[in-house]
Amino acid sequence: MLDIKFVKENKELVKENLKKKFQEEKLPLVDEVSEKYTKKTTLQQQIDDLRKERNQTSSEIGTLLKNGKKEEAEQKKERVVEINNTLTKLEQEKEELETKIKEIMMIIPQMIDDSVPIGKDDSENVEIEKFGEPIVPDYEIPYHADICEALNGLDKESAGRTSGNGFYYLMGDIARLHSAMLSYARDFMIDKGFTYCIPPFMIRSDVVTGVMSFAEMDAMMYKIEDEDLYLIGTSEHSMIGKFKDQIVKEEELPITLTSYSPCFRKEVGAHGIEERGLYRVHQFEKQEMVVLCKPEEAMEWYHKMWKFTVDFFRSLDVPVRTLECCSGDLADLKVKSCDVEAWSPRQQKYFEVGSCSTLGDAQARRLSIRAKGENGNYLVATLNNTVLATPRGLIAVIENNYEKDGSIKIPKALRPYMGGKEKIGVK
RNA sequence: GGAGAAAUACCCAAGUCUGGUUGAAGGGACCGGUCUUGAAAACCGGGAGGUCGGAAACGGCGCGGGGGUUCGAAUCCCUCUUUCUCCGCCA
Repeated sequence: MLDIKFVKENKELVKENLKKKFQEEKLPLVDEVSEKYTKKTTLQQQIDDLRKERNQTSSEIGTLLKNGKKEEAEQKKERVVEINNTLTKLEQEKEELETKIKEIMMIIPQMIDDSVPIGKDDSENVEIEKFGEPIVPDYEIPYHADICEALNGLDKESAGRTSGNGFYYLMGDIARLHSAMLSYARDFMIDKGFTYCIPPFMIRSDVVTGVMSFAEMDAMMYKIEDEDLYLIGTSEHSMIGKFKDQIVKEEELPITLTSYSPCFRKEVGAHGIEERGLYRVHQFEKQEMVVLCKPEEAMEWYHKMWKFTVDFFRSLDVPVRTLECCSGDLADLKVKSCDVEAWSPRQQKYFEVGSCSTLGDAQARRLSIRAKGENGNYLVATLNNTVLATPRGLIAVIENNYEKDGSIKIPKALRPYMGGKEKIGVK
């Protein structure tokens, strides 16, 4: 969400940004919203003037009544009633304008960074850099679900009976490896100086609408029946919501948090739930990083953050690459975003395991998250990035450490979390 | 889940019964000074108080959120949320 004043004063820039994002259909909204804002400002002035008169007159009535001048007071009362009638009308008009302005502002996208490559959709995303050699072993790597099942580590059939498609039981060493990765991811980020958090896994609707669009909400969020509560799709939702309507002290910035949560997603639309595997499921677990910082430091943090994820996967011997999101694929709230993708030796291509984004002040404006500086308050920048989302991350480790004999080598970093085991699935 | 109490500015805290110069007493913190080798303590002095518009003057909103009554609401009514105490239930 942009600042309405910025839009009004930089119409051409905003329009250019829309073109870059291939959203030409929204071009007329820029002029429309600017006009509505001008009207609203005038209306506000009228309303303020009338309120001023009402406040003054009312206090005069008080004085008159004290002095026993009842008739004069009655006259003034009539005037205030008149003012109130006019006010009701004007206020209603203003409210309608405001609603419309907000509606439009919610769909005018954030100004993207100059460095974002221009492209229509995800097919035009740009590979930035590869880390580690994408090795294709001379033996065949089976499908990850088959590997897990062969080790008695996955039961999708039972999960289908208890919960339906898109759920899973992880069992034994595979389940342990899954938890080991999360514990390691947690400690990895704590070592980087981030504060570990466990947030609420359910949030109210006002927080939900603060962090995502209605379309996203319908496609992603599970609602609890008869309660104003939603299961979170990522801990980012709770973590950003934590600061709703807050003014943080400038000296507390940057706020660097790493949060764990299960994540629940309906995955309506998207590409659907994967029948056999663990790649796209209704429930997964994630170690996330969330940063609130001064606006001028956002880009520096953005680059630091995706590098943490790269380092994390490299420490598990997983080759990765970064893929920059092009203008057309960038969600409307984002300034710049890239995916970290892990190498799949089976498919011989990279697949998404994390996503790093800077949203500039977009979320902060929606949720009113400000910092108190020497020269007044300002909106903070918000960023988020995946450290590890698993079972997706688990797939990457399993495929890249699969041995010819059907066992899985445990990367050194995970061994302390696996009771020292160097391999699982040894016959 | 039941019963009661409460929510006032950065923090503590008056005011709410009895509606009217209440931006909202009083502290603390903060800033300046005296004293001190320095600090603390004590004492003296000081401005600002949240937020929005405005260059400013000034003005609007604002006493947990929303709504209502009234010429006028921190104060009365409704509703929601949160916190505390007690009971119940439970990892």
